Parts: sequence; structure tokens; C-alpha cells
Amino acid sequence: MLEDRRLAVLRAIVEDYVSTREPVGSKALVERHRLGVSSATIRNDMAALEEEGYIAQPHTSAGRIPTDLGYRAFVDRLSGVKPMSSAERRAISSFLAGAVDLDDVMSRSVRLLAQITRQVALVQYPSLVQSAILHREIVRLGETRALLVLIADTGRVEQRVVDLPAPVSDDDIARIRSRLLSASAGVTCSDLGPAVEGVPAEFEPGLRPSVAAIIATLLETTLDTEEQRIVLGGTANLARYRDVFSMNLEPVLEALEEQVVLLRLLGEVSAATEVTVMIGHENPVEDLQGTSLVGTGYGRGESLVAGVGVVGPTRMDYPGTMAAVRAVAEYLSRILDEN
Amino acid sequence: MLEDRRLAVLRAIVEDYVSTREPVGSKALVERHRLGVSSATIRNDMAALEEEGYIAQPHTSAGRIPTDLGYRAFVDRLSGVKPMSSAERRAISSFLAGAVDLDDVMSRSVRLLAQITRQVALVQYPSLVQSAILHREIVRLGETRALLVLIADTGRVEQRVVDLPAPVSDDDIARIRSRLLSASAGVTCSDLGPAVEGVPAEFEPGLRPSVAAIIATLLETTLDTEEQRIVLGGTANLARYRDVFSMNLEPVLEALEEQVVLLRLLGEVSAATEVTVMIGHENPVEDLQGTSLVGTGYGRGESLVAGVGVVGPTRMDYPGTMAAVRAVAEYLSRILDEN
DNA sequence: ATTGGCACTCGAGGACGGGGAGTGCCAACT
DNA sequence: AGTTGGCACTCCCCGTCCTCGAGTGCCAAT
Repeated sequence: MLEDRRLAVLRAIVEDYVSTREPVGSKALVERHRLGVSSATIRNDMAALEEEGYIAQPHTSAGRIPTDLGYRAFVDRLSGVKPMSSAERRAISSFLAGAVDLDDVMSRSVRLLAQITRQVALVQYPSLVQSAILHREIVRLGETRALLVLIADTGRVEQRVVDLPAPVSDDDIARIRSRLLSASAGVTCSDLGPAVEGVPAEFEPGLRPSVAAIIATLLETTLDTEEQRIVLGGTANLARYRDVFSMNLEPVLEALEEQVVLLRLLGEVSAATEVTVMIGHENPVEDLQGTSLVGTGYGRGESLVAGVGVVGPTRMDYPGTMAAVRAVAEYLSRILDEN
Repeated sequence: MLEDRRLAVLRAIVEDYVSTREPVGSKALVERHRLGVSSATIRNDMAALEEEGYIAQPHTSAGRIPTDLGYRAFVDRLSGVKPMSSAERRAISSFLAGAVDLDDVMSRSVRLLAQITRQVALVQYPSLVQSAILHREIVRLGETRALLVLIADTGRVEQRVVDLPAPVSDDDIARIRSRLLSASAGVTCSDLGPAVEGVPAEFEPGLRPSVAAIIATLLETTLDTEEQRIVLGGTANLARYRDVFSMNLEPVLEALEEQVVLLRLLGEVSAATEVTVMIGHENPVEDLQGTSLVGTGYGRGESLVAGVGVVGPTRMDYPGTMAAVRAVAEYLSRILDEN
């Protein structure tokens, strides 16, 4: 009972602070919420909450603001995921339905999510490793250059230039192409290596290094670290939070421009279908420890192929953001399912 | 002679203001530059320059800062393009040489340019309309869906999902594919329309709508407005200029997220091989009138296929930025030539 | 356990004032 | 005519001081 009220107070503090951006005091609290007790009582509760590390004072004689721990408790124990209005759902689905290809789906999603949450949005391309390859194409660019194109069943298209160790004719390319197609038909990325292992040996000695080079590039393209790709949008929204990242949103912007960093980030929260939240210092990226990350995975049915998420100030509307992230992930999954 | 000294004073003011970011006064000017006259004389010149609109005072009893007109005069009449050091040239070429495909070239270029200039960089993909199409591929995604892939000689790969009006078999797709390939072999984008016009009529009536849909998408993909694509990087550098965009770099960030805006922008400066500069209010985009744009076109030999540029505060190092933009454009042209 | 009362703390924000950089103008000099 | 030193003047910057008020912690009373 007593514990209950303390949590109610914490929730009220989080909600007020998120909406006003100002430290909240005991008096304002009893006025804005029907807590049924006096401000003195609230003060006692606040002292206790501070003792336990859920809230803090910027300085003596100021109101309290939630700590990362406070937000964590709020997210874990106090807020369900707020359902989105049907109007919002309709807006999402109609906006994403107009996409003409995967690139378009990705860029629309990221813009949409940024707009809804008014924060920075991240969307990851479906992983190649998890996909079936529908088609492979080799195009001759010149004497010693070829372009390799992979088309996955997710709609993803990857391209790679191959430098060939020796000149190769149009005809040679055609033969290599058809042999590779037959050798790898219907094979998933992960099984590709063994399936094409013996292929170079089937060709004339002079051609073997070139075939090997093509196969090497083919395998490389589907390598874990190489193939990941993330788009982000809504960077402009960061400017709104100038106050939070006190002087320096520069390191934040810098971190967000690093694919590697983004991958690490999304990797942490996209392992599950539930929405996952990382708050402040929980973030593994040092420059982003002043921010929170809300993310989840998406994919076809049970198998997750990529992640989607939002980066914003720790002082964010968690229920709303979580709902938006979940909704976008659902629609992305649905679009993948349709293929 | 007298006019000469006035210009020398203007140049000195621009240089000092760019490096110190503070209004510059007559006394500081004679100390830092060998002008051979006293500060009183400089004061007279400054009054004249202000009269003519080249410089302005933030308030009485402060130093002068250049106006947009002042920067314009500086760029047009006072600064040659500073040549890059050979070390810098080597850095550029080695950085760009490691690229594995066109996407990689684009993203490396944009990061490189952002890093050299410490500003926001823009790089445009080579235009499809200006390119020859090396290869077209049609892949069946399902009963009524196909994926169309275009490969241009610039290394650019475009994809598009086609919704077919009627179910089409694997075999049908193969026939359409080979017919389209033969009909359009060696044809440039702009001549594509006439070349494929009669193709649908060659097929069975039931298949004609589908063939038409594929051709429609094919043509659409190479449409002027649709096919343009720009990448940008170095957004983090904007944060450094918080002081310039006094309160609000939010509109700037927003403008930079709009492809349409970026296209308009780069379009203005990428029509020539010389580096072009737009200063402050000269910028057609309202939200960017506090910034300057330095850009140029690049391409194979004489035919320009795209643009590259930098957005930064009007108070920027024009000679250095122009040199960097020109150098990157040159290397991009060279890379395209190699294909 | 809750409450009203009270003394105390400390930041925000306004008033004040000296210091200094910079200007414009003028009379004198070349 | 162009240049220069001198000088009065203007205002911004910045530090100091002070008041105001929101908010706290503690205590005695219920």
C-alpha cells in the first residue's frame, strides 16, 4: 500500500518531467495528480525514492528528476505499451503501402518513425544471411571487371564489383554465370560456401582464378559484418533536445553516423519480438549514454531478419515511442511476409 | 591603388573573421596584416566598404563582419583556388581506391569530403539518364510480382518491384526477359521509350498487360525526377556551428533531410566543371539562407553526370572548401572513367 | 503514518557599474 | 587629396550584489 503510493509518485514524477522538462516538486505534484495526500507526505516519499536511487535533485532546493534507474522502473513496472489509435495505424499502413521497392520501404519507414516519435529513427535492412537468394547475376564491365548482383527474397539487392585476375570474355562470363546459377539454385546464404566449393576446378586452368575471385566476392557479400546496412532519419529532431545534451550533441551526431555503432546498438535490442528499451548508461556506446534506445526486431513470422528502433533523450515518452516502434516493426514484418 | 587597398582590407577582414569568428576592428587589422598604413586610414576604408555594403557592424562600437556581398567579392575577386597538398591528394585517392562498388564509392566520398572540410557534404549518384544501361534483369518474386533490376555503365544498380495485372509463369518471365534484352541492347536511357514500344503486342493477349506493366516501370525508373539520389554526410559538423544559426539549426537539418531540396540545391551548382559558390541569401532554399553552398559537377570527360558539394556557414574557408570539392569531383570523375 | 508549520538553501534573474574595444570626426601634416 | 594622431563617445561584456521564490528537511502534533 505504502509501496504502491511511492510507485505512483514515481510515475507522476516521470510523466510530469517528460512533459514539462522541468524538475518537479512536491507541491506541483499534489496539484496535478489526485494523490489524496498532502505535499509533506509526498516529500517523505520523495526522500525515500531518492534514497533508493530512483530520482535525484539537480541541486538542493530544486525539484526532483528521474534517474536512469527511475526510468527503468517506470518502463518495467509502470507503463503498459500504449495502443496506437486506429487513425495512426491507418496512416502507417497507407504510408508504407506506396513503396515501390525495398529501398523505398526502408526510407519511408525511417522517415515515418522519425516523424511519429519526433526522434531519431533507425531501420536495418533485412539480413542477407537469413534470406534465400532468388537470383544471382554476373555482368561484364570490361576485360578484367565484372559486377556481381544478388537478389534476395526480401527484395534486397546487393551489388559488388569484382576485379578479375585475368581477362575474361563475354562468353566465359556467360558460362560462369550459368554454372553458378545451377550450383546455387535454392541454396540459402549460409549453405552457399560448400555448394560452390568445387566449381572453379570445373573450368579451364586459365579461368580458374577468375572464377575463384567471383566466388570469393560472392561469399564475402553475405558475410555477417559486411552485409549489414542501416538507414537513419530524423536527425533534425536532435536539435530540439539541445538542452539535454547540454553543450555537446556533436558526439551524439558523430556516433549516429557510424554504421558500426548503429549495428552494435540495434543488435542489442533486436533479438526479440518484444520492444526492448535501453536507458542512458545502459547504452554500450559511450557517446550515447545520455540517450535512450527503444528498439525491436522484425521479420517473417518467427525468424527475425533485422531491427528497427529510435534514439532519443532519456527523458522521452516511453509508452508512445514503444508503441510506434512496435507498430512500424509489425508493418515491416507484414510487408516482408507478402513477398 | 586606393581601390586596391580597400580590397586588401576586405580580404583581411574576411580572413580574420573566418579564422577568429569575431568581428574584426581596425586596430587588430593593422597588427595582423602588413597593410603599411595606420588604423585611422583603415577606419576610413572600412567606412567606405560599409557604405558599399561589403561589411557591416553587429552594433555600434563593435568590429565589422563581412556581408554576403563581401564574401561574394572575396570569392570572385580575391581568392584563387588554393591547391591541395600532395599529401592530401594522396589521402583522397587512396581512400577512394578501396571502394568495392558504387554505393561504397558514394558513401566514402561523402564521408571523406565531410572530414576534409569539416562541414556537411553532398554527393549525387550518377544520373541514369546520362548513362548507358549495361544490363536489365527481371526476376519473378511470385505469381503476380516481379523485380526489375537495371545496371548502368556507371556501376549504378536500380531495382523496382512490379505488380503484375495477371499471374505470370517462370517461363513467361524468361521470354519477356530475353525479348526485352534484345530490344534494348546498347540503347541509352533516353532512347529506350521508342525502342520497346511495340514489344507488348508481340506477346499473347493474356500476357500483354503484364509486359506493358514491366515496360512502364522500366521507363519510370529512368524518369528524371524519380531516379535522382543524393547521399549526405558530416551532419555532426553542423553542431559545431551552433553559434551561427543562432538558435535554430533545426530548420537547416530539416532542409538537409529533404531529397527534393538537396536536388534543387546541387542542380544549381553542378552544371559546370568549375566550382560554383552560392552565398547566404543567394541560396534558393529559404531555410538555408544562413548557409553557403560550394559545389561542382562531375562525370566522364565532358559529360557531367552528377554533382558534389558542401554546405556550411557563410563564414567558411572558401578557398580550402573549393579546393576540396574540386579534388573530390576530379577523383569521382576519374573513377567513372575507369569503368 | 500523516500533516501543517517553519527555517533554510540556492538558483534564477534583474540592477548596477567599471573596463575596454571600437568608432567617427577633426585638425594637422605630407 | 590622402594620411595620421588625438580625442570624445558609444555600448557590449562581465563581474558583483541582491532580492525573490520554489523547494526542501525536520519537528511536533494529530
